[in-house]
Amino acid sequence: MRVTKRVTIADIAEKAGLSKGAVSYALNGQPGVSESTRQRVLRMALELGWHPNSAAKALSGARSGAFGLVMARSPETLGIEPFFMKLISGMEAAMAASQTALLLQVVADHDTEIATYRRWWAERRVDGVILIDLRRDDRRVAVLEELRLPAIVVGGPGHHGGLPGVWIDDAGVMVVVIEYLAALRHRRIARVAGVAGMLHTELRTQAFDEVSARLGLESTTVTTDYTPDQGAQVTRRLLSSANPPTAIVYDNDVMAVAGVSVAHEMGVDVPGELSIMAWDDSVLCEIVHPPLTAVDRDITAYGRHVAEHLLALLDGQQVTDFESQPPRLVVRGSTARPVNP
Amino acid sequence: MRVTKRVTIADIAEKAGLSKGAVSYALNGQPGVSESTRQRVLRMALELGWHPNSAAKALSGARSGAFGLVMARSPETLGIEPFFMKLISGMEAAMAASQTALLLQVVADHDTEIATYRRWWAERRVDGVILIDLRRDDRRVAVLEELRLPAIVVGGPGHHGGLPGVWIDDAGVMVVVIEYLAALRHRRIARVAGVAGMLHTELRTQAFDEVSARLGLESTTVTTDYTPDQGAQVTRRLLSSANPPTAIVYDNDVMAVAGVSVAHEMGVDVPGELSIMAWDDSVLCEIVHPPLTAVDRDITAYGRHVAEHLLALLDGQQVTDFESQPPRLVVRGSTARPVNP
DNA sequence: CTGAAAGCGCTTACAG
DNA sequence: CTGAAAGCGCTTACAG
Repeated sequence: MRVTKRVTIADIAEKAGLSKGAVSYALNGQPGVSESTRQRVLRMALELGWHPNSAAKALSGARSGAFGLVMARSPETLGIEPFFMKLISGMEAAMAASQTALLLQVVADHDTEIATYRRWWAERRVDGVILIDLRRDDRRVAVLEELRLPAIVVGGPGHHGGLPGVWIDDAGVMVVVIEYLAALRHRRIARVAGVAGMLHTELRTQAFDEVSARLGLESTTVTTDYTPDQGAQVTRRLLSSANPPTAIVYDNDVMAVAGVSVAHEMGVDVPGELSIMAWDDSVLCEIVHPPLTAVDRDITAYGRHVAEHLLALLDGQQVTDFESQPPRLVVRGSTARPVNP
Repeated sequence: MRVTKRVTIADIAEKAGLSKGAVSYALNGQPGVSESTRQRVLRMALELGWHPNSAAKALSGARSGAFGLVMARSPETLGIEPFFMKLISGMEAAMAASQTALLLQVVADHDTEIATYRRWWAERRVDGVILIDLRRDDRRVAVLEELRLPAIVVGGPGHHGGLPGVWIDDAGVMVVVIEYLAALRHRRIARVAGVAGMLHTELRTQAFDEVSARLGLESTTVTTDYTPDQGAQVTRRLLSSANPPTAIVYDNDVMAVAGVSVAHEMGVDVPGELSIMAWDDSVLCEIVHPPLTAVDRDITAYGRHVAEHLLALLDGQQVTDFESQPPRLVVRGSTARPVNP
C-alpha cells in the first residue's frame, strides 16, 4: 500500500457520501451514526490508510496525544543508570495502546525544567507530564499544580503535594537488606548513597539509620553523584579507616562494581572481609566477580504503572497514590558472614 | 508571573491594536510590519507569556516542531549502553535552540518501527526522523524515502540510499587498534562483536579482518547480543580453546568488563596473559581493575551533528553525508605485551 | 506597511 | 440518525 498523499476525513466523507461530521462521529465511536455506517467508515479509513492529523485533533480541543518527560541531569550521569531507559520502555508499553507519544527533553537544571513545563503548557504540547527525581520541597510540584498540568510523580511516598505519586517501597527493602546483613553478623555497615537531596536517597538513608540504630549497628552514609568514580573514591576512604566496615551497600550497580574493584586493588577479600550489595540489580551485577547480591526492582512494571495512572488521570478517573511492586533481595556471591566481624 | 490562561495572538492583537495577521508577521520576523511595531509586539508577547500553540502552528502548514526517534530494541538491551542516552542528550543540545522537541518511541521490531513512521507521517507528528541501528539492505530506508519524510541516518558510510548519513569512522580506528596490539606482539586476536547484521558491526568486522590479514594475525570474530552475559560466555569459550587469543577486543564496555571477570575466574592474568580492549570508553572502563584500554567516541558531539543536519535539511539546505569526529584510542592498564605471545 | 479573509483538518453543538 | 456550520489558533496570499 503506497501512500504518498495524506488522507483526511474529507476524503473519507466524499467516498462514503457522508458529511465530515458524520465521519468524525463514526471514527470516534460517538453516537450519531448507525452501526452499519460506522463499520463502513472504519473500513474505508483503514483502506485509505487514514490517521488523524494530530495537530488538527489537538487544535479542535482534543488531546495532543503526548506525554512529556524532562530529565534534569548532566549528560555524564544520564547514561550511567539503565533505570530511565527501563522506565521509559515500560511507559511506552502502556502508552502504545492509546496511541500516546512520549516527548523527551534533557535539560541542565530545574529552572530550565520548569520553563519547559510552562512552554509545553502554553504550546499545548503535552496532555500530561511525568515528574522524576523528586526532592523534598520540590519547586516543580507547585508549578505543575499552578498550571493544572496533569502529572504523575515517580517517587514518594509523600512530598508531591496534590499530585498523585507512583512509588516503590525502598525503605521496606532497606530493612530487609540490613537485617539480613546483621544476621550474617555484620556490625559495621556503610552505605554509599546517590545524590543528596533526592527524596529516594533520603528515604533510603532514613530507613538505613533507623534499622541500624534498632539493631545497634555502627552505620555511616556517604552521598555521591552516582558515578563509579566517586563510588571508588568513597570505597577507598571507607576501607582505609581505622575500623573499616565489613559490608557496604551501594545505591547503584556501577558504584558497587567500582567498590569490588577497589577491594581487589587493596587486597581486601570479597566477601570474606567485605560484603558488597548493589541497589538495582542488572546484568552487570551478574557478571562481575564475585557476582553481586542486589536489590531487584521491576522498573519496566514501574514505568507501566506510571503511564497507566497518567492515562487514567486524563480519563477523568480518580487517581490516588499507588505502590508499585516491592523490590526483592537477590543473594549472590558478594555477601557472606565476615571472617573478622 | 502567574499564567493560568493561555494567551493567543488574538490577545496580543487586541492589546496592540493590530490585526492577528500583523501580529503573526511581527512574531515570525516576516516583512509586512515596521520595525517599531515588531519590537512592540515582541515585547508584549514576552510580557503576556505567549507561546505559539503548537497544534495551530502545525495545522496551518508550518512545522510540527518535533523530531522522531524510534528505538527497536528489547527492554533488556536498551539500558545496557549509555550510547543512546548520550546521543539523545547531544541532539537536544542542538534542538533546544530551535525549540524542537524529541518524540521517542520504543518498539519491538522493524515492522512496528515502520508502522510508526507511517503513522507519524500521516498524523504530521514529526518534521523528520533519526534512523539508528542501520543494517545492510535496511527496509526502513526505502519507507522513509517513499514517504519523503526528512531523515538523517546515524551510521554508515553507505547503505542508506538517498538519505544523508552522519557517521563515525569505526573502521579507521579499528586499524589503529589492531596495529597497536600487533606492535605489542599479539599474534592471536579475537573480537567479541555486537549484533550481527548491524552495519557498524559489519564495518568493524571487515576492517578487523582486513588489517589482521595484512599483518598476518590469527583473528576470529564472534557476534553477540551486547549483553555482558553473552560477553562472558564467549570469553569463556575463547579462553578454553587450544590456542587462546592473547588479546580480545569487545564491542562495548559491559562485555569487556564481563571479559575481565571471566579472566579472573579462570586465573588468566590481565594484561600479562590476556589484553582486553573495549569499544566506547565509559566511566565503567576507568574503574574496573585493571582499568580498560578503550576506544573513545564523542557521542554527545555525534548527536549534536545529527540534529544539526536534520535541522539544516528541513531548512531546505543541501545536506550531504558528514563524518563526525574520529574516535581515539585511550590506553590504560588492560593492554600490554603478552608474556607468552 | 496594514487589515480582512480563507484555510489547515479536525470536533462538536445545533438544526433538521 | 444526518448535514451544515462554527470554531480551535495559527499562517499566508490578497487587497488596500
